[in-house]
Amino acid sequence: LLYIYIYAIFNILQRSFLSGWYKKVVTIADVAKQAGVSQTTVSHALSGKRPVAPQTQARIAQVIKDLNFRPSALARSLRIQHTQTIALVIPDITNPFYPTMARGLQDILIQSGYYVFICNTENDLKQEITFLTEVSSRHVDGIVLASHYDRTSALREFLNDKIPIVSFESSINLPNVDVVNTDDYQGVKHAMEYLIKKGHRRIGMIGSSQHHPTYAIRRASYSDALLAAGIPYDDTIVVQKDFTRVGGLEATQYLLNHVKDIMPENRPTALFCANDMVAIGAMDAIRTYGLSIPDDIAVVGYDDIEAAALIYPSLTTVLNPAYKIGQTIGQLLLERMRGTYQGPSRHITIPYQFIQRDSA
Amino acid sequence: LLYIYIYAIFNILQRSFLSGWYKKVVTIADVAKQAGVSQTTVSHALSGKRPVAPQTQARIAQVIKDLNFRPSALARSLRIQHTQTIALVIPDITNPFYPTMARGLQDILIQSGYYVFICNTENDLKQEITFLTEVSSRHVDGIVLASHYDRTSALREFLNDKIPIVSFESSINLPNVDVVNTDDYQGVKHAMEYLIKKGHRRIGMIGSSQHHPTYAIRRASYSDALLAAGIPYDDTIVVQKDFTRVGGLEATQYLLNHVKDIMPENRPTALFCANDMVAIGAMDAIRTYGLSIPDDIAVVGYDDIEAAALIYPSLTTVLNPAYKIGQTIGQLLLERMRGTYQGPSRHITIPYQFIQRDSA
DNA sequence: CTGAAAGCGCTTACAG
DNA sequence: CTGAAAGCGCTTACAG
Repeated sequence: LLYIYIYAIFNILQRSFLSGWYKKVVTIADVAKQAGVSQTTVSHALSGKRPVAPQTQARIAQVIKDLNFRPSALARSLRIQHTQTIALVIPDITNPFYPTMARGLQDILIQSGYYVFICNTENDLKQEITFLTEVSSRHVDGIVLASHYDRTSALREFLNDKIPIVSFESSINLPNVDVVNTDDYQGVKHAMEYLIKKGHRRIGMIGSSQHHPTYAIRRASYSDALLAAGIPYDDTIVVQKDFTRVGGLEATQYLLNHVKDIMPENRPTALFCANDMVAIGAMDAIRTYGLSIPDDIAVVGYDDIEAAALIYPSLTTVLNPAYKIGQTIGQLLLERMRGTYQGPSRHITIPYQFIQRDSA
Repeated sequence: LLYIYIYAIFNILQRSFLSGWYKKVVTIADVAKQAGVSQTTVSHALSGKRPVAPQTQARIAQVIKDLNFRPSALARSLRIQHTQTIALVIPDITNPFYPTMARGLQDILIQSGYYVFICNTENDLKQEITFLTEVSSRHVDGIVLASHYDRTSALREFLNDKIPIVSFESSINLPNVDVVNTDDYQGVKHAMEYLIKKGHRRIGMIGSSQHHPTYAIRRASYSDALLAAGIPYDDTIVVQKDFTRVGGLEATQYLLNHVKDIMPENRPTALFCANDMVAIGAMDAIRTYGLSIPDDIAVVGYDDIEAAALIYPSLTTVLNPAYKIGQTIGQLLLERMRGTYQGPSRHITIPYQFIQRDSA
């Protein structure tokens, strides 16, 4: 009786074993045998690279359907040494900029028959490296890399493999990698000149990082714009916390408090914020003090996230055209993959767009 | 002289040819030869699956570095028949829900050494099918599919390949695919009961689609909640346009105008909106009429997009916990990939979360 | 119009 | 502790 149980269990195990992982996958050899032709012919029937007799063709088609044969792209790629596949590695899929850029990239690459697979590194250097090596060992035909890190040295290794890379927003300087950059410096300059032309002389900055490359540039442009207008730089009105809404809130509260204690008449009449989330936090803080936007304090942000148009008052900001950037990257990559372009590294910078709304 | 030019050009071509695509890739055989051992040993040195003499180990390591050898995951996968890779196919990477879900999925899968590659179908059935077959022909170990289409029939084919699939928000009913669903019906019910408890009797609905599956459910729940409270359904105050901000604006304007002409006293005191973007548009429209939110008209949305907390007044809404959903999916997939679970299809529904803010 | 066979770059039973 | 060889599932010169 016990044996019956054991036998039953064995049966179940065997069944799930057979119908499960180890079910024999049907190969081109199987359909060849079944159709009574050679693998060669099946392969050509599939690819159309060589004429195949109509009846043979039909027979093969039938067998393929009967057996539910699905060719292995893996095996094919190993043989032909390319995959029609490109990897997009991004630091934060949750930041709306990257999805939009991804669409731009994909929309141009898909026309040429490339699949783009998106790899999200969560801003983690280790994950980035893992993805990079994983993906290149899987023989993607191209990589686009958007990274917060300086990947020059890591990338140097990949260059040996001659897989085309284009990099976004980086300081990479390697012979075979194209890089497309955003024009943050000019974008900030534009915003600052706008403020200055409106008569503002006391312009604070919220979120002025020295460390994060992007924000360092924005900050530099901020100071330069002040300088160019003959306005002295005053570090009592530039303060930085996290690049988030509450970071913006806290930084602005700190600024306003500080200035109130020292010399209330010196309150800034405008705030340039390192990004939109920070700007939204700054607006929260300003309201806290019963001040009005833009009359008491004007606010400008950076990035033009979706919420920028939705909040009240709507936020004056500067936009990096993510979709356009994606398209440009795709174009560059395509030229390198096709060998259409084989020259030295190209550096392209995409123009920003100033978006005037109600907050300044 | 001409010949010299030609020769030069030939040289350049040859150089870029050699150093370019067709540069010989270094294989395990190359390092074996160079190190004076067999491929077998190199392979084991790499994998650690068999003891290797320390000196041999060291020699191999050196050669690997010298030759800059990078093993081909492609070849490896072909041999071992799995890839440690899973594909997440989503309809719209630009909709913040999916990136968040992707993170949840990735965070749990990465611990088990799986890479997740994200495929964005742009809501296009053809692209979805292409990705699905491409990815399965590349032997991913698992697929998670979030689709707006009914993929039952297409999926039936994949089942033969026994690759584990878990599907999100679908009506798929196939023996081996798990599906996790959102609880929109209960979520809407909760929101409606909240409104009713607050004393609202005239509750309109903006964005009440019969066609889109998601919105049909939300609408059904809306009517049922009315019914349950003994409030008659009045189709003069349910109107639908696009599921966008301007759609919400237009629909609400239409409703308000219409009601004003016919019987002004019958203006709704609350609006349930099919999603947050529609709700934001509705709020625009309400302001247009000089009405206040929530005092004249309360507004509730659905989804809890980022902007919901940022706008003024902040939006009362219902959240689908995208991150949690991603994690749950990852868990189910993992169990199936490991064979830990081999039973019939599991159907899990993730609880919503009601988020009370200022608009209602 | 069709086939036999080599090879893409690995892993792994088998043998020592 | 180490090797020779088969095989994963394709494609493609070569030959007819």
